Amino acid sequence: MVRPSATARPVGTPRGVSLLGNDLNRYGLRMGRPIRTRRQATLASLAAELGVSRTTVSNAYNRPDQLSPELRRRVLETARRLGYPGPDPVARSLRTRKAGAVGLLLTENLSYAFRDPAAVGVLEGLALACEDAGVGLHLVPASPGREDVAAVHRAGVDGFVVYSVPDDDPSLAAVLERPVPTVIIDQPRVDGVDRVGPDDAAAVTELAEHLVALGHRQVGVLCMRLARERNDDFVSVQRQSAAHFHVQRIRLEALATAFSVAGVDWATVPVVERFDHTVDDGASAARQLLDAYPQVTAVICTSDILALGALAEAERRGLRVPQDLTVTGFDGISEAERSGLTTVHQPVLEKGKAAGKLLLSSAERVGPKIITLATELRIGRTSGPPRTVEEPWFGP
Amino acid sequence: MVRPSATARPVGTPRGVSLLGNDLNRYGLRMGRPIRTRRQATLASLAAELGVSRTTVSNAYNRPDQLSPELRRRVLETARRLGYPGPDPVARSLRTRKAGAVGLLLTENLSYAFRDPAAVGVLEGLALACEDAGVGLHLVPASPGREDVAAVHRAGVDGFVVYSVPDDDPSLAAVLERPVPTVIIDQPRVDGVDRVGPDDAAAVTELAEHLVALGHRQVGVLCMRLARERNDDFVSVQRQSAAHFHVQRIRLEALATAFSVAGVDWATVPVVERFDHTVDDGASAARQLLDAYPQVTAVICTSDILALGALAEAERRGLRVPQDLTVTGFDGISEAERSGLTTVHQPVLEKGKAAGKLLLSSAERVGPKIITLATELRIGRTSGPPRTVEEPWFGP
DNA sequence: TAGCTAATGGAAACCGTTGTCAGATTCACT
DNA sequence: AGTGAATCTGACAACGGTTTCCATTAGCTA
Repeated sequence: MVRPSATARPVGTPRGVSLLGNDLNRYGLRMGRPIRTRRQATLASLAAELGVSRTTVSNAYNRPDQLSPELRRRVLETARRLGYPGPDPVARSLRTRKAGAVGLLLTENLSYAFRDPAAVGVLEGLALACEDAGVGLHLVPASPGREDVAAVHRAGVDGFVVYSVPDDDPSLAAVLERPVPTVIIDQPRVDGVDRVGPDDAAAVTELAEHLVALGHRQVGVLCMRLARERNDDFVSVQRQSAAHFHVQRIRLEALATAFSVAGVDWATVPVVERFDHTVDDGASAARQLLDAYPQVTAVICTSDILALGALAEAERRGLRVPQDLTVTGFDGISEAERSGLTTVHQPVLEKGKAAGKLLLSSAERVGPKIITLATELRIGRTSGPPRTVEEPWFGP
Repeated sequence: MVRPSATARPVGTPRGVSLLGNDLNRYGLRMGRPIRTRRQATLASLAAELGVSRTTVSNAYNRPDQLSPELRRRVLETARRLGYPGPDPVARSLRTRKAGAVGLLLTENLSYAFRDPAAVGVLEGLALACEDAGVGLHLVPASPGREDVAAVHRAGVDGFVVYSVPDDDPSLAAVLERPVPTVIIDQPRVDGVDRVGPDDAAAVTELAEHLVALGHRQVGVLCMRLARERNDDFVSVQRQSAAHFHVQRIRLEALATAFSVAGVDWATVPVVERFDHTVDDGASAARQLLDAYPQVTAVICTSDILALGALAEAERRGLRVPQDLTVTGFDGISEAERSGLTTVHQPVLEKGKAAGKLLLSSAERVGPKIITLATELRIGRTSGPPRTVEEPWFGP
């Protein structure tokens, strides 16, 4: 059991009324009020109690070399006696123009942010960077639904990290208006704003080439949501290229290009979108895809979570992976690793760390900076040559 | 690509110099400075530019009903033109005495906080509660190593949630000194401070009785760290009862009581402690335990993470679970569920949510409040009767 | 003993808001 | 012309600190 220092919190009651300075006056006045609100002790009241100036009290906390050890000891001891908790952080922030915190904007529904291991990894990396620098990490509340931008305005932070939001997000716009540095992770791309992320196009291209090389021509795609409005259905080519989630758009475009090169007409490739990002949604998307396009030999997913769902659906259908169906993911989360998923691994922890460091060092930089992280194609046990049902090699 | 509203951020340059008020004067003075630091526009400079009072500008943002729509439009438009980002959040907080954020203190090494699904669940629940209330969640940097309490003092928050820290944690003491409400999740227990957590003793007792009923008398325990100093080794009874992590202590004590009742001398029961909290640590602890005490028929773990490690070690040794070895956990994380672990499930999401709600409603309450969450013993496939090596039922 | 320096503490400006309140102005309606 | 509402102003006082000079004092030297 711990000393309940919180319960018996003495309140500053000034006594010694010697040498009434301006401050003391103010404080005295305050005491004339109805007492219902017991005022906390302040630096001024502490100074008055001690008969010293506010400067001295402030120095006792922030610049111990500016006053004699003896006086400092007295100040701190009196503070303890009066229950003065030290300088008010908000007032301090106002004066110093430093909040000692970094804001994090993730419009993604919070639940999914905490449930996708990739997102948690980014969060962890960012938190580590902040911890290193001794600054706080301030999660800004901003669900996808609410148009309420006030939370962004209300956040007392020295900078923002924005993680994976659509390019038309109102909260993002609010962040960019704030006169503080900003770093965007993954998406969107905004001119003149720092960014950390992988080279999605290159990574996806490599993956596509792997599948092409295996012989896949009848492919289907499961992707995360492409806009702020829900669409749990097939996606037209037009919607693909108009996607507000830059990462998804780039990945789809890279797939389109790579398969076009291999002679596939992208317009014929089914793409299924899911608004929510869970394994179950991945499964239902796979079901929708395979119901309509049973000839598909490879399901390409733009995230591991979706891919895990696709694997589950394949199992449900009795499809052997990879003999009957190839499934690929993106992210390289540990669950994927365990199930041997073929995927593109990206260093999520590093991503968060890099973003934090970039933001915290942005004072001493001039131009915008883009950090591109390395990705790695990890070929697992879920990709193989397509089952041979179609026209044989030697033609009709 | 998004409009780069952040790049071309005009600076407030007051022009109209009509009716020099005090504010305008101050602002004018300020302009006389060397220009190296381009000043941001402020509410005052905006008012000057518009030729209206600060009150009016403030009202434009905070009380639209106090001024005509036309004037409000003009104010906001001029603000946009001048690049005024709206009232400074820190100044506003100082004035209103509301920070719009909740602090979260988890001294646990951040990496483990993000890697234990139970902790992530709590975090998610807390974040959800905050999001509902529209307040931010401020993660306070405080690694177990650093004695640096400044971060707690620097956090501009309206209250703190403390998650699972040792009772002698200096950051905790700093939190309790702050004049804001506090809610503690799980541990420690502090008189007069709100708390949210399960009834660990009851839950563990139920689990122990399950094992006793199965016939286990030769048991071993794997527990998380008991104090701030590292001890990756067996734990004396004395260290057990002196543990600074209240939850661990309670669980061990409940086990001790339950098994004593069943005729087991607790002093002979091996308990292995691990400072870090990973599956690998669980495995190494199990190895250490089983190497020294091969006669053990059940390994009781104070967390699912450790239990998963124990399962891995059992497999490595070729022990069949539960025929050769019973393993139990605590928490009820989804990984555990998937592997059929016998464990005590606790609603981690609810725990975080409850803590958030409790904190955010603490203004309208008087006394301290304790919320006890229900737990549920979930008997899985990892517990069964002990292998029969010892003396048979009918005696010698 | 005068003079210089370093140590110590204080006065006042400043950070950018919000809130209050009495009063001015305008305008529509009696 | 009088009334009342609606709208806006202006002055000030907070909010609780930090920081830049400046003044005083003490210690020491010449």
